[in-house]
Amino acid sequence: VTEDVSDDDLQTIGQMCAAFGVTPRTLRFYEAKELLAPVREGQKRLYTRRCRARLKLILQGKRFGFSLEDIRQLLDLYDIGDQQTTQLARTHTLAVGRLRAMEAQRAELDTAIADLREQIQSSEATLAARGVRLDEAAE
Amino acid sequence: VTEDVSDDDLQTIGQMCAAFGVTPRTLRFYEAKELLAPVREGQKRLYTRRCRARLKLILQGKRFGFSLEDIRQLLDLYDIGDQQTTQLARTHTLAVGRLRAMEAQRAELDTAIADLREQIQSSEATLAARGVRLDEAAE
DNA sequence: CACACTATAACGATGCGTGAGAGTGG
DNA sequence: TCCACTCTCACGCATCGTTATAGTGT
Repeated sequence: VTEDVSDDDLQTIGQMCAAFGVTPRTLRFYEAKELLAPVREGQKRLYTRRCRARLKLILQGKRFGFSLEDIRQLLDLYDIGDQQTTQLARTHTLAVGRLRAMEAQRAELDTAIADLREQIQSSEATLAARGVRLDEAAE
Repeated sequence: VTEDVSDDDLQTIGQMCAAFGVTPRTLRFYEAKELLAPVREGQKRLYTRRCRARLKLILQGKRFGFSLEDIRQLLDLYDIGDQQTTQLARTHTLAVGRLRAMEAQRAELDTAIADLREQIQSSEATLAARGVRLDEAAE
Protein backbone atom coordinates (compact mmCIF):
# COMPACT_ATOMS: atom_id res chain seq x y z
CA VAL A 1 0.00 0.00 0.00
CA THR A 2 0.95 3.63 -0.28
CA GLU A 3 -0.36 4.14 3.19
CA ASP A 4 2.97 4.40 4.97
CA VAL A 5 4.09 7.88 5.77
CA SER A 6 7.49 8.61 4.37
CA ASP A 7 9.58 11.09 6.29
CA ASP A 8 9.52 13.81 3.68
CA ASP A 9 5.77 13.89 4.08
CA LEU A 10 6.11 15.12 7.60
CA GLN A 11 6.26 18.83 8.22
CA THR A 12 7.06 20.78 11.34
CA ILE A 13 4.70 23.35 12.71
CA GLY A 14 6.85 26.11 11.27
CA GLN A 15 6.71 24.67 7.78
CA MET A 16 2.96 24.30 8.03
CA CYS A 17 2.59 27.91 9.12
CA ALA A 18 4.68 29.14 6.22
CA ALA A 19 2.72 27.00 3.78
CA PHE A 20 -0.74 27.98 4.97
CA GLY A 21 -0.24 31.46 6.32
CA VAL A 22 -1.30 30.74 9.86
CA THR A 23 0.44 31.00 13.23
CA PRO A 24 1.62 28.15 15.46
CA ARG A 25 -0.97 29.23 17.98
CA THR A 26 -3.68 28.61 15.42
CA LEU A 27 -2.51 25.09 14.64
CA ARG A 28 -2.24 24.22 18.32
CA PHE A 29 -5.68 25.67 18.86
CA TYR A 30 -7.17 23.56 16.09
CA GLU A 31 -5.52 20.55 17.66
CA ALA A 32 -7.02 21.37 21.04
CA LYS A 33 -10.40 21.55 19.33
CA GLU A 34 -9.72 18.15 17.75
CA LEU A 35 -9.66 19.38 14.20
CA LEU A 36 -6.09 18.25 13.64
CA ALA A 37 -4.11 15.38 15.11
CA PRO A 38 -0.46 15.62 14.11
CA VAL A 39 1.84 12.78 15.13
CA ARG A 40 4.46 13.38 17.77
CA GLU A 41 8.20 12.98 17.72
CA GLY A 42 8.96 13.43 21.37
CA GLN A 43 7.25 16.70 22.18
CA LYS A 44 7.26 18.05 18.67
CA ARG A 45 4.32 17.96 16.34
CA LEU A 46 4.74 16.53 12.88
CA TYR A 47 2.04 17.10 10.31
CA THR A 48 1.22 14.42 7.76
CA ARG A 49 -0.23 14.75 4.32
CA ARG A 50 -3.61 14.03 5.81
CA CYS A 51 -3.20 16.87 8.27
CA ARG A 52 -2.53 19.17 5.37
CA ALA A 53 -5.64 18.04 3.54
CA ARG A 54 -7.70 18.63 6.65
CA LEU A 55 -6.19 22.04 7.28
CA LYS A 56 -7.00 23.03 3.73
CA LEU A 57 -10.61 22.05 4.31
CA ILE A 58 -10.66 23.88 7.63
CA LEU A 59 -9.50 27.12 6.05
CA GLN A 60 -12.02 26.71 3.26
CA GLY A 61 -14.76 26.16 5.77
CA LYS A 62 -13.78 29.27 7.64
CA ARG A 63 -13.92 31.34 4.46
CA PHE A 64 -17.47 30.12 4.10
CA GLY A 65 -18.26 31.21 7.61
CA PHE A 66 -18.65 27.80 9.21
CA SER A 67 -17.72 27.69 12.87
CA LEU A 68 -14.85 25.44 13.91
CA GLU A 69 -17.35 23.16 15.58
CA ASP A 70 -19.33 22.86 12.35
CA ILE A 71 -16.13 22.09 10.50
CA ARG A 72 -15.11 19.47 13.01
CA GLN A 73 -18.36 17.62 12.51
CA LEU A 74 -18.09 17.84 8.74
CA LEU A 75 -14.55 16.50 8.83
CA ASP A 76 -15.69 13.67 11.04
CA LEU A 77 -18.41 12.83 8.55
CA TYR A 78 -15.85 12.55 5.81
CA ASP A 79 -13.65 10.38 7.97
CA ILE A 80 -16.27 7.91 9.06
CA GLY A 81 -17.91 6.97 5.79
CA ASP A 82 -16.00 7.35 2.58
CA GLN A 83 -18.32 9.46 0.49
CA GLN A 84 -21.51 7.88 1.67
CA THR A 85 -24.42 9.35 -0.14
CA THR A 86 -26.35 10.31 2.99
CA GLN A 87 -23.33 12.19 4.26
CA LEU A 88 -22.79 14.00 1.00
CA ALA A 89 -26.44 14.98 1.08
CA ARG A 90 -26.10 16.26 4.61
CA THR A 91 -23.06 18.31 3.75
CA HIS A 92 -24.89 19.64 0.75
CA THR A 93 -27.80 20.79 2.88
CA LEU A 94 -25.53 22.59 5.29
CA ALA A 95 -23.65 24.23 2.42
CA VAL A 96 -26.87 25.52 0.89
CA GLY A 97 -27.87 26.99 4.23
CA ARG A 98 -24.51 28.68 4.57
CA LEU A 99 -24.81 30.07 1.06
CA ARG A 100 -28.16 31.62 1.95
CA ALA A 101 -26.63 33.17 5.07
CA MET A 102 -23.72 34.56 3.09
CA GLU A 103 -26.03 36.06 0.52
CA ALA A 104 -28.04 37.71 3.28
CA GLN A 105 -24.85 39.02 4.82
CA ARG A 106 -23.82 40.40 1.47
CA ALA A 107 -27.10 42.24 1.15
CA GLU A 108 -26.66 43.80 4.59
CA LEU A 109 -23.09 44.72 3.79
CA ASP A 110 -24.23 46.39 0.58
CA THR A 111 -26.76 48.60 2.30
CA ALA A 112 -24.30 49.41 5.06
CA ILE A 113 -21.75 50.45 2.45
CA ALA A 114 -24.31 52.60 0.69
CA ASP A 115 -25.30 54.24 3.97
CA LEU A 116 -21.73 54.91 4.97
CA ARG A 117 -21.04 56.44 1.54
CA GLU A 118 -23.92 58.80 2.10
CA GLN A 119 -22.69 59.82 5.52
CA ILE A 120 -19.24 60.43 4.15
CA GLN A 121 -20.55 62.58 1.34
CA SER A 122 -22.60 64.71 3.65
CA SER A 123 -19.65 65.21 5.96
CA GLU A 124 -17.56 66.15 2.95
CA ALA A 125 -20.14 68.70 2.00
CA THR A 126 -20.01 70.19 5.47
CA LEU A 127 -16.24 70.32 5.45
CA ALA A 128 -16.12 71.78 1.97
CA ALA A 129 -18.54 74.50 3.03
CA ARG A 130 -16.09 75.40 5.73
CA GLY A 131 -13.31 75.65 3.21
CA VAL A 132 -11.54 72.48 4.29
CA ARG A 133 -9.55 70.84 1.55
CA LEU A 134 -9.58 67.06 1.67
CA ASP A 135 -6.47 65.54 0.21
CA GLU A 136 -7.36 61.95 -0.34
CA ALA A 137 -4.99 59.57 -2.01
CA ALA A 138 -6.09 58.98 -5.57
CA GLU A 139 -7.65 55.58 -6.08
CA VAL B 1 -33.33 76.51 28.19
CA THR B 2 -34.92 73.37 26.81
CA GLU B 3 -32.24 71.40 28.57
CA ASP B 4 -34.40 70.09 31.40
CA VAL B 5 -35.43 66.49 31.07
CA SER B 6 -39.17 66.07 31.35
CA ASP B 7 -40.36 62.79 32.75
CA ASP B 8 -41.93 61.43 29.60
CA ASP B 9 -38.50 61.62 28.03
CA LEU B 10 -37.22 58.95 30.37
CA GLN B 11 -37.50 55.33 29.32
CA THR B 12 -36.91 52.13 31.24
CA ILE B 13 -34.51 49.53 30.02
CA GLY B 14 -37.40 47.42 28.79
CA GLN B 15 -38.81 50.23 26.71
CA MET B 16 -35.41 50.91 25.22
CA CYS B 17 -34.98 47.27 24.30
CA ALA B 18 -38.36 47.17 22.61
CA ALA B 19 -37.61 50.37 20.73
CA PHE B 20 -34.15 49.40 19.49
CA GLY B 21 -34.33 45.63 19.27
CA VAL B 22 -31.60 44.90 21.75
CA THR B 23 -31.47 43.00 25.05
CA PRO B 24 -31.06 44.46 28.54
CA ARG B 25 -27.71 42.72 28.70
CA THR B 26 -26.57 44.70 25.70
CA LEU B 27 -27.53 48.05 27.21
CA ARG B 28 -25.83 47.20 30.50
CA PHE B 29 -22.79 46.07 28.58
CA TYR B 30 -22.61 49.35 26.68
CA GLU B 31 -22.89 51.16 29.96
CA ALA B 32 -20.03 49.16 31.44
CA LYS B 33 -17.98 50.13 28.39
CA GLU B 34 -18.92 53.77 29.00
CA LEU B 35 -20.89 54.18 25.81
CA LEU B 36 -24.10 55.01 27.64
CA ALA B 37 -24.75 56.72 30.96
CA PRO B 38 -28.43 56.51 31.89
CA VAL B 39 -29.57 58.33 34.99
CA ARG B 40 -30.61 56.34 38.03
CA GLU B 41 -33.80 56.28 39.98
CA GLY B 42 -32.76 54.22 42.93
CA GLN B 43 -31.26 51.15 41.29
CA LYS B 44 -33.16 51.45 38.07
CA ARG B 45 -31.75 52.86 34.91
CA LEU B 46 -33.64 55.59 33.10
CA TYR B 47 -32.63 56.51 29.58
CA THR B 48 -32.84 60.08 28.39
CA ARG B 49 -33.31 61.45 24.93
CA ARG B 50 -29.57 61.86 24.73
CA CYS B 51 -29.06 58.22 25.58
CA ARG B 52 -31.34 57.32 22.72
CA ALA B 53 -29.42 59.50 20.30
CA ARG B 54 -26.19 57.86 21.39
CA LEU B 55 -27.60 54.37 21.14
CA LYS B 56 -28.75 55.10 17.63
CA LEU B 57 -25.23 56.16 16.72
CA ILE B 58 -23.79 53.11 18.43
CA LEU B 59 -25.95 50.75 16.40
CA GLN B 60 -25.08 52.63 13.23
CA GLY B 61 -21.42 52.37 14.04
CA LYS B 62 -21.74 48.66 14.58
CA ARG B 63 -23.41 48.22 11.21
CA PHE B 64 -20.38 49.92 9.72
CA GLY B 65 -18.10 47.50 11.51
CA PHE B 66 -16.58 49.90 14.01
CA SER B 67 -15.58 48.29 17.29
CA LEU B 68 -17.30 49.50 20.45
CA GLU B 69 -14.05 51.13 21.48
CA ASP B 70 -13.88 53.03 18.21
CA ILE B 71 -17.46 54.12 18.70
CA ARG B 72 -16.79 55.28 22.23
CA GLN B 73 -13.99 57.53 21.06
CA LEU B 74 -16.10 58.93 18.25
CA LEU B 75 -18.96 59.66 20.64
CA ASP B 76 -16.55 61.38 22.98
CA LEU B 77 -15.32 63.52 20.13
CA TYR B 78 -18.84 64.67 19.43
CA ASP B 79 -19.41 65.39 23.09
CA ILE B 80 -16.32 67.45 23.73
CA GLY B 81 -16.41 69.92 20.88
CA ASP B 82 -19.67 70.75 19.20
CA GLN B 83 -18.94 70.01 15.60
CA GLN B 84 -15.41 71.32 15.62
CA THR B 85 -13.96 71.13 12.17
CA THR B 86 -10.88 69.15 13.17
CA GLN B 87 -13.08 66.55 14.79
CA LEU B 88 -15.37 66.27 11.81
CA ALA B 89 -12.30 65.83 9.65
CA ARG B 90 -10.98 63.13 11.93
CA THR B 91 -14.28 61.27 11.86
CA HIS B 92 -14.34 61.63 8.12
CA THR B 93 -10.91 60.03 7.80
CA LEU B 94 -11.91 57.10 9.95
CA ALA B 95 -15.11 56.65 8.00
CA VAL B 96 -13.26 56.56 4.71
CA GLY B 97 -10.92 53.93 6.10
CA ARG B 98 -13.88 51.87 7.27
CA LEU B 99 -15.49 52.16 3.87
CA ARG B 100 -12.37 50.80 2.24
CA ALA B 101 -12.32 47.89 4.66
CA MET B 102 -15.97 47.13 4.01
CA GLU B 103 -15.43 47.17 0.29
CA ALA B 104 -12.54 44.76 0.70
CA GLN B 105 -14.67 42.54 2.86
CA ARG B 106 -17.37 42.62 0.25
CA ALA B 107 -14.93 41.49 -2.40
CA GLU B 108 -13.81 38.56 -0.25
CA LEU B 109 -17.39 37.66 0.49
CA ASP B 110 -18.19 37.69 -3.20
CA THR B 111 -15.43 35.27 -4.11
CA ALA B 112 -16.30 33.07 -1.16
CA ILE B 113 -19.91 32.97 -2.34
CA ALA B 114 -18.83 32.10 -5.85
CA ASP B 115 -16.55 29.35 -4.57
CA LEU B 116 -19.24 27.89 -2.35
CA ARG B 117 -21.70 27.92 -5.26
CA GLU B 118 -19.24 25.91 -7.28
CA GLN B 119 -18.77 23.37 -4.54
CA ILE B 120 -22.49 23.01 -4.15
CA GLN B 121 -22.98 22.49 -7.84
CA SER B 122 -20.36 19.80 -8.05
CA SER B 123 -21.83 18.00 -5.07
CA GLU B 124 -25.24 18.24 -6.71
CA ALA B 125 -23.80 16.68 -9.81
CA THR B 126 -22.40 13.81 -7.79
CA LEU B 127 -25.68 13.28 -5.99
CA ALA B 128 -27.67 13.47 -9.19
CA ALA B 129 -25.40 10.86 -10.76
CA ARG B 130 -26.30 8.60 -7.88
CA GLY B 131 -29.96 9.15 -8.53
CA VAL B 132 -30.56 11.30 -5.48
CA ARG B 133 -33.41 13.72 -5.83
CA LEU B 134 -32.87 17.07 -4.17
CA ASP B 135 -36.04 18.74 -3.06
CA GLU B 136 -35.09 22.28 -2.38
CA ALA B 137 -37.66 24.87 -1.42
CA ALA B 138 -38.39 27.10 -4.40
CA GLU B 139 -36.92 30.55 -4.06
C1' DC C 1 27.99 30.19 23.92
C1' DA C 2 24.43 31.64 20.90
C1' DC C 3 20.34 31.39 18.09
C1' DA C 4 16.32 29.50 16.06
C1' DC C 5 12.59 26.72 16.83
C1' DT C 6 9.45 24.38 19.72
C1' DA C 7 6.69 23.36 23.96
C1' DT C 8 3.12 24.25 27.73
C1' DA C 9 0.36 27.27 30.51
C1' DA C 10 -2.32 30.95 31.20
C1' DC C 11 -4.24 35.63 30.79
C1' DG C 12 -6.45 39.19 27.47
C1' DA C 13 -9.73 40.95 23.95
C1' DT C 14 -14.42 41.26 21.73
C1' DG C 15 -19.56 41.27 22.32
C1' DC C 16 -22.48 39.75 24.34
C1' DG C 17 -25.71 35.03 26.14
C1' DT C 18 -27.23 32.82 30.02
C1' DG C 19 -28.24 31.72 34.31
C1' DA C 20 -28.32 32.45 39.71
C1' DG C 21 -30.36 34.78 43.35
C1' DA C 22 -32.51 38.88 45.14
C1' DG C 23 -35.31 43.02 45.26
C1' DT C 24 -39.33 46.13 43.94
C1' DG C 25 -44.00 47.61 42.58
C1' DG C 26 -48.61 46.72 41.56
C1' DT D 1 -49.28 35.84 47.15
C1' DC D 2 -47.99 36.16 42.59
C1' DC D 3 -46.28 38.26 38.31
C1' DA D 4 -43.47 41.17 35.72
C1' DC D 5 -39.65 43.74 35.67
C1' DT D 6 -35.33 45.07 37.34
C1' DC D 7 -30.78 44.58 39.69
C1' DT D 8 -25.87 42.67 40.37
C1' DC D 9 -22.51 39.26 40.01
C1' DA D 10 -20.22 36.08 37.40
C1' DC D 11 -19.16 32.18 34.27
C1' DG D 12 -19.36 30.67 29.26
C1' DC D 13 -18.49 30.90 24.21
C1' DA D 14 -15.57 31.55 19.85
C1' DT D 15 -11.02 32.41 17.99
C1' DC D 16 -7.26 33.11 18.56
C1' DG D 17 -3.13 37.04 20.20
C1' DT D 18 0.20 37.65 23.45
C1' DT D 19 3.42 37.20 26.96
C1' DA D 20 6.08 34.22 30.23
C1' DT D 21 9.00 30.47 30.83
C1' DA D 22 11.46 26.61 29.58
C1' DG D 23 13.45 23.10 26.80
C1' DT D 24 16.00 21.17 22.36
C1' DG D 25 18.86 20.95 18.52
C1' DT D 26 22.64 22.80 15.54
